[in-house]
Amino acid sequence: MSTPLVVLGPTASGKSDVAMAYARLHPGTEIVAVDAMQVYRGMDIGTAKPTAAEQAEVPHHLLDIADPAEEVTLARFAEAGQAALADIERRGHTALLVGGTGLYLRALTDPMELPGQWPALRSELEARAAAEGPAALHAELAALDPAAAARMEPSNTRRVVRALEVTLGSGRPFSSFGPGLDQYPPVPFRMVGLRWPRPLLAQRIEERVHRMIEAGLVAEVARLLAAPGGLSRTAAQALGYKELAEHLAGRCTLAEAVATIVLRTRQFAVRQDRWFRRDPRVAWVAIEHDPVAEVLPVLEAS
RNA sequence: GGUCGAGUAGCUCAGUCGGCAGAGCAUACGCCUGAAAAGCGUAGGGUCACCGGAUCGACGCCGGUCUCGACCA
Repeated sequence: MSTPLVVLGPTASGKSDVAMAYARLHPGTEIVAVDAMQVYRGMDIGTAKPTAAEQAEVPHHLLDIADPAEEVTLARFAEAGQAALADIERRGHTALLVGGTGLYLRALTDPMELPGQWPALRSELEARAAAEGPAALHAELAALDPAAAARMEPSNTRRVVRALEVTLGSGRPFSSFGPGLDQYPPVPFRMVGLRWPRPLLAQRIEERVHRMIEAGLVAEVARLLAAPGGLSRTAAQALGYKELAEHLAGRCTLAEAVATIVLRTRQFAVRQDRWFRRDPRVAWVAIEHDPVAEVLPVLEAS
């Protein structure tokens, strides 16, 4: 057993390849996929999920833990993730987290106290937000929990509704459940981040999207949509799936859908990068050509 | 060759009667503890195709030039 490792970076940065290469060199390594979309069974091509062969060679966790008709949330993911980490530690093995979903990764490296849900209260608040506007709810939150109100934009309906839901539902201020995401205490993880020049990463993304289409992504999406239950609210947000569903419904051409996937995936990669780069605990590797060759030495310098 | 239309931000386009140049998207930057591949905010960006004219003042009016498109020959 040794210090758990984290390889993080934007989509298409090569972090999965790095993880596989490391695991091959270090028996006893188990990979934990920290990815909000690879959790769904059958969403394989579009999420660039590790192949069956890769999964047979190195143990993987948190893949295929849910049906695409189910909603996976932060709490459910965090619970499964903490269990996986505990298992790996019990076996005396080394966990290697491969992270693309910033908030989910955070819930594993910096365990959070998650407040709970009050669905009835929430739908009431959502109705009020629609009727009165989110600013009114934000003002109410500011009166009850000024710290939480200061952390979010008044126009961000989802976050304001959630904070009020928790504050009213639990009887405790939303902000009392944690210090906020801008606190980065020391944690027992070694984190290495992959950083690409944006134009290069954009090119990799475009190439990968086209490869996914050639590999049969359209058929994969059609199959998932036809299954009983289809795609849940959360699964339906997956890049590639969302746009191809539009195409399959006849609302745009395949070429338009592909162009949108490329654009949104690029924007997503930037958002991931902006999220991760705030974390001062991450050791960054500026990639030039070959992620595996350039990141492995950094990962091994422990 | 002729007629008509178009030319304004990286892209698609608004711009009223001549009075400080606009939107959406893109881009950059930032926020967000149960939707996070989601949600939200801020900012930068202009030779108004070009040349000349009338006017206190032109993206707008007048004359000419160029480019693109449609139609006619």
